[in-house]
Amino acid sequence: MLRLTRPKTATLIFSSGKMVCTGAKSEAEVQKAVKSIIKLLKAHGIDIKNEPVIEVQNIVASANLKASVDLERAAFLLENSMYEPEQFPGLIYRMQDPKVVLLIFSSGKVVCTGAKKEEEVKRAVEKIYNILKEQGVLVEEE
Amino acid sequence: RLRKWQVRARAQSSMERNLAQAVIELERLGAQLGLPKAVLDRALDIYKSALDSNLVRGRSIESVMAAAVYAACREMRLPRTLDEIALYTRAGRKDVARCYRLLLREASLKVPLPNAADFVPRIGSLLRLSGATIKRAMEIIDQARNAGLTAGKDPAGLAAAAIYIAALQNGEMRTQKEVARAAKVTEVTVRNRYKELVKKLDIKLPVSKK
DNA sequence: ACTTTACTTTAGAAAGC
DNA sequence: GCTTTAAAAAGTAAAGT
Repeated sequence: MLRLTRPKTATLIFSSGKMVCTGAKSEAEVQKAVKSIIKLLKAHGIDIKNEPVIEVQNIVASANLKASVDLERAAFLLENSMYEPEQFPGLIYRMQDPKVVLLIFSSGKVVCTGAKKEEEVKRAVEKIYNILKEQGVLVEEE
Repeated sequence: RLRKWQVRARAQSSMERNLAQAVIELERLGAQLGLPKAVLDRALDIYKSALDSNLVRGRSIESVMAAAVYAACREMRLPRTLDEIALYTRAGRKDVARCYRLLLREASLKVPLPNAADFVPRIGSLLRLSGATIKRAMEIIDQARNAGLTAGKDPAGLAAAAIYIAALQNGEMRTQKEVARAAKVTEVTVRNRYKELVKKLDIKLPVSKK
């Protein structure tokens, strides 16, 4: 299990040849990182013949709803949610459709994680925005 | 048929053994935390339902019981922070928190949201404050809630700041350090909450120093 | 008091314990 | 189940000026 950093990524390399690359901001960055790691390994006498198969496993994204959220009411109205301000300031919402988890803050900022496609992130963020709006827990400002 | 009976008996006795040890654990926790019997009874009920949902399998009786006690305290609006309870258990607060989340999800337990006002009486009595000051602190918390200043904030920190302000206004001044210690939060948190409350609720303070 | 660093929460994969 | 890796959010904490 080794660890390298290059285009701002960290990669775990296993003896099976499989790797886990984290920290990249785009799929293109992952490609670059993997290629440079392979180059590095070859330079150290480790031969890699096959081309790498890259799969995106998780996307972490942040969004801004541009409106504050009444977390207390949201926690009461949303079924798959958990809000424990004593332990974490955000409301944790488990969405089933795009199967993602959203961390919703009173500031209106949101973190979306668990998605494998960018499109799922967009869909999830638009969806909670509408859900929160319909529940009347969004306080539009600005 | 005899086999079936034996299986059932075995399962029942292991459950009884588990429950017996859980009760010992509950009594120990209850004594150390100074909890009333009603809370302990409720905690035992929660533990029993957790046992029935097989969620105690694979984890320590200690952490599940600690989580049940925490849930019972919240249900009965008797403030005890998770860290406080975890202090008396061998398992760390991370484990207790995990068991608590398990109770919420798997045992479909519904626990009311923590309210900062629930922490006021205990902090107030620790600081020997008057009933009037305690009432005033609760009013401040109500105002803060209506102004939307409580979202995401630690209830204990808010309660501490409200008490600090109320005490100042009623001439029963306590230092931020004293209030912080009683509320089990840091001075910095009391200061941050206090500043925000004074500014956003435009609370006027008597002869202030700074 | 201010700043910096760090920890809380979420998801996912890898291989081994 | 646990471990390791990264990143964001906002709150709290601790340590160093």
